[in-house]
Amino acid sequence: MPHTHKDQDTPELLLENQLCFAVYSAAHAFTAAYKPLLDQIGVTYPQYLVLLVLWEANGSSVGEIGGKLNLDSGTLTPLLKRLEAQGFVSRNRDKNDERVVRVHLTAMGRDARIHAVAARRAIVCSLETTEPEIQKLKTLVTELDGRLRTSGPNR
Amino acid sequence: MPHTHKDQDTPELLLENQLCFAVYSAAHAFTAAYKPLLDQIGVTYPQYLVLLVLWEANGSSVGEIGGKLNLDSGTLTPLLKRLEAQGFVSRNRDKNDERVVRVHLTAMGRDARIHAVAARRAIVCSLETTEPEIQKLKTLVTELDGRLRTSGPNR
DNA sequence: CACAATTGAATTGCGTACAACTTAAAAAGC
DNA sequence: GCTTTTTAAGTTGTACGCAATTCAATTGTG
Repeated sequence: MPHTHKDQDTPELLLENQLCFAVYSAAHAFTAAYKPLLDQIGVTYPQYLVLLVLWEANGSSVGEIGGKLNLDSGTLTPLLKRLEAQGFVSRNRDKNDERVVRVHLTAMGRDARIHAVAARRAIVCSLETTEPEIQKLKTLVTELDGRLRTSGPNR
Repeated sequence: MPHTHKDQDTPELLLENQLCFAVYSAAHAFTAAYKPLLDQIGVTYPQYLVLLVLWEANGSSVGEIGGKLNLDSGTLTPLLKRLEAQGFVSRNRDKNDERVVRVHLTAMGRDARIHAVAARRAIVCSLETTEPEIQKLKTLVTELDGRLRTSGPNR
């Protein structure tokens, strides 16, 4: 009897079979898990990602930050203005090239790193897995990310 | 010599070691990969997720959709209004409980399923992996999602 | 039955994301 | 050297995503 109640000729589109949804949901879960921890520092999750970049490469340009996080200026400019307004960073035009804006950590931005380390440890702990397991999964997801970005009609 | 150039006492916070960023980035990559395909149907990626739910459970309430997608009414109400304005669904109060709004697919919403199957196949194909591999990774990510959601200070 | 507590959507406000466009500065071409 | 092209940020408009609040309908309790 075809056309019964829930006739699934294609299990391909069942929500629970979708890797894309699993990733979408996990991304939100990470944001939510980090939220109470980042609230204490006073930054949002995307702002925390920007700080991760700056702790590694202080003085990066808006474009460099965007290149690492895959975000464009339309997202970063207002976000950086908020980080600046809250005292975490300073934004200044590069003397040698007035087109680029360099973002530097303030003392406050530098200090926030300590709390970030603690936050990250708390999350890892709550995952109840080993660091190697986390890195293994990270590698798989990064590989997926790469394939998605290098395949489309463009590029 | 401590404090050299890029002194990393804690590789814990290196961007490329962050599972959370890998997931964050992959989620955006999925959205971008689906975009040109969904553009042809005329829906956004989150709207597509709602359609996935409805193709499986037509007539779901706003709350039921949100329960499956982990989205609240603040996100869904305007999204559903747009889906309705574009002719994919209808929204009506439940006769037995005037608080709940039931969402039903229109003929157009039902028909869009065909194109969605094609879109999903195109994405899977671009990943150059087998369906079992995709499902394996999906399982790992879903497990991660679960741990993140059941650990926090709440719950 | 009356009334308090709960529930389901909707609304408001803020912060991403991204497409499309603008503007200013630098690089390239002639 | 002057114009054309390219590049880097910023701006504008639309669509999420979520916290917090509101409002109406239903449920629970005395």
